[in-house]
Amino acid sequence: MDEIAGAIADPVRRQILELLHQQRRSVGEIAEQFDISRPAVSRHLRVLRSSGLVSDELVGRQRFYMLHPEKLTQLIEWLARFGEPAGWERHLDALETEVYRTRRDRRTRHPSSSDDVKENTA
Amino acid sequence: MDEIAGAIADPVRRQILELLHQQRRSVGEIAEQFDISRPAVSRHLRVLRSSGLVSDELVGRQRFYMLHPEKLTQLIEWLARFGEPAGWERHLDALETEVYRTRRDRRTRHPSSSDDVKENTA
DNA sequence: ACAAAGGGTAACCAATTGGTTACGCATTGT
DNA sequence: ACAATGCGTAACCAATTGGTTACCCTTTGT
Repeated sequence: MDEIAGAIADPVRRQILELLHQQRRSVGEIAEQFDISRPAVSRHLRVLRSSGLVSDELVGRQRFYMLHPEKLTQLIEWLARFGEPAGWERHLDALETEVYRTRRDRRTRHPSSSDDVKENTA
Repeated sequence: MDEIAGAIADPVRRQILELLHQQRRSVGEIAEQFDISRPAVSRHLRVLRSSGLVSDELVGRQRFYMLHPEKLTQLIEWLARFGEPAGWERHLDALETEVYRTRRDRRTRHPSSSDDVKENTA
């Protein structure tokens, strides 16, 4: 999970993940979106690759990258634990429920949203 | 959100957040858990403070830190979107528009690109 | 056969990060 | 009044990061 958190810490890499969420893309298509040089993009892709968040497939002379969103699950779950009460029994205050309220709102608006994060509806 | 992602990228800071999830703690209590020097802990706390994830309260000569878990919401939401099918981005809410506005800004800023991104779906 | 395109790697560089020790300053205890 | 405690800041240092340009290899197009 260390590598995942580190991979996400960079804004360029986060934007690359968003691009790949829509569809798989070649390196050229990705690099086109940024002001930095293509080798710089190449290294961001290497970081993402070694974190397992993306994989690549060589097609002709192009290399396509695709996202593996499942890799985010562990991090999401770690983060979501902070929305739960700390100890065994602890009363919910406004701060602790904030995260879950927002998620509930979103799910209500999107009937098909995923349920991979466990929830503890009080 | 940049600061949040960066704050979480460090393992020491993640562990500090876990300590503070249970209860508010003084700097001494926190530093006690690590092998690094107290000033090093102090700087990790400064990073967490400037990200808004924690705040501090001076009590006598001790300084207590406490967690603000609701600050994690934006990041959780961003991550959770990758579990949903792509294309829902058109469905606007505050979070999604912010991400897309940033992306559009960056792309508009370099007019050298001949075209929009080509769709090459198989 | 050869030129052009796609993309990774290497070498280098400046800026940032994360650690250290030394120090300062306010609060507490004697 | 003064020593000790709690904790932040400053100065410094090594390692990492993120960018650059130059170069190489493979694939495609003529």
